[in-house]
Amino acid sequence: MPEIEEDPWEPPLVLVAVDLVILTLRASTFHVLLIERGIEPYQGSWALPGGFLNNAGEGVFEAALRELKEEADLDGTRLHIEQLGAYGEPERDPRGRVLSVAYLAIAPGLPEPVAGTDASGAAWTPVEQVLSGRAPLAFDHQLIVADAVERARTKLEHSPLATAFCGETFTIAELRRVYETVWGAELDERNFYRKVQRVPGFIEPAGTDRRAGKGRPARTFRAGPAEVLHPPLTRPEPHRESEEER
Amino acid sequence: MPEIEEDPWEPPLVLVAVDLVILTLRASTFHVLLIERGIEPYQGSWALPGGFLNNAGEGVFEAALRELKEEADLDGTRLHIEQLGAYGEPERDPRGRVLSVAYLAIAPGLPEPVAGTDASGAAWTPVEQVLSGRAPLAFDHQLIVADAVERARTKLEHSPLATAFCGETFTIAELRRVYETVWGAELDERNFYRKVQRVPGFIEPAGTDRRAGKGRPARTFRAGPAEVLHPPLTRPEPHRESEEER
DNA sequence: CTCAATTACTGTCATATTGACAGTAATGCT
DNA sequence: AGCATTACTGTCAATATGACAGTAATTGAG
Repeated sequence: MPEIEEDPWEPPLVLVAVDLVILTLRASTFHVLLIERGIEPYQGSWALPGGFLNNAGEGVFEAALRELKEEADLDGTRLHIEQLGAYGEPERDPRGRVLSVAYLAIAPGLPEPVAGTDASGAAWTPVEQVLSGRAPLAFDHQLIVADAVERARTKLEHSPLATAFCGETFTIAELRRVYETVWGAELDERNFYRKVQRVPGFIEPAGTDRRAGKGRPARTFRAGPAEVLHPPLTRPEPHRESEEER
Repeated sequence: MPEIEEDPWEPPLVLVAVDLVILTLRASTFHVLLIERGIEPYQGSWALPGGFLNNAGEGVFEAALRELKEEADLDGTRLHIEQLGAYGEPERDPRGRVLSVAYLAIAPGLPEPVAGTDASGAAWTPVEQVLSGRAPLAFDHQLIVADAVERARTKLEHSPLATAFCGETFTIAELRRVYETVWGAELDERNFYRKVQRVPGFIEPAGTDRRAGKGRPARTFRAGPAEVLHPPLTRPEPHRESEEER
């Protein structure tokens, strides 16, 4: 790592931004939070919530939490958030050299259509619209969303991430709907009951709490202490091509 | 995302660096490449190879490939490399605001003790020495190595990453040693044969090639087209606490 | 209050996979 | 030829999986 001063070349200064991919389930559909840009570039386009570092003393994670609060009015302590990666292609921002650190946040389904923000508008948008390109995004944000969705789909298999889509307590049927929605696949209800309950530390009963809807009341659970799922919940393969191998 | 100009505050300019965690297997031990720093800060300390972006037009991935060539004389097209994440704590570099994008590279075991570099020295160091803290590193590089090792251990389960530790062709026994070394666990040889060969697209026979050492010649394989392992090779759990759950 | 509708849960069984364990095959060396 | 060494092939009981159907507890309509 060369030194800053005394070098024949000046190390290029770069603006560091933070972008947020906030995913949730609304009405059994996979949604991502988008902001309508009020300024150039890409004015009027939809983009991920985010912004530059506030000052030289702010860490990127702090900045992510701040943006989460500012732009989505969400509390970082009550939802799952993890770093997705850095996006640093030279031409990704027409204004100049901007490197963006993307974060993936998972929120329980909020009834509100997103509270007040300083951007022109904010909306929960179905993930499919973004992935298919029918809802074009500014910068390389479509790529970031695609990476985030892929990350979420994979982590559902090996981590208790699905519980982050639910509230404090949830029923097994609700948990199953999370898997089905995110994966876009149907799961056998009975086998799901069996597998989920076998994984040590995944979910644990939430007292005598019961939730009434229309049919039989369901037992409620909360997320357990496990950070990895052993055994994992394997995602069903879309289709099998042939029957070779062996 | 606010604009650069016209803002009441000046967005903080940040130096962007790239750090490389290059992992390999040498003599059945898990090693990471370290560089002895020739300049302040941390002069004389060991650190990950890396450096600042060359110029404003260089992408972070390009920079990673360049450093890979400069500091380790490795060709990025012949080994596995992926982004690990961004490390952007404000105080991680005493010189000022430096954000580092870390990359994880996996190289086959090289016989050479690392070719010429512009750093004072370079050495393959056992990963355990770094993780245990017996080999202290500059900056937050110990954390980065820990993350890289964890990433590698996890990806071994679900991706063909293990083949990146081998050469172009390899035997099943060699592949098993990769798993055993990285995981630090013993695997049953017979079950390993069975499971590895069942995974579609993981490995495929490399012609009539055979490799003689001391005993019976082994069949050689090369990496197959699969990018994910179905079913995965599950890592044995270190120990089982009790027999509860249900 | 009965009955249908609705949602939540509990079992069963054939098959596939896993983990634990031992023997056979092909080479180099003496 | 025989031994050491490394590579591979089988077996079997226990377990996990996938596919399927029935029972339980509630609400609401008549």
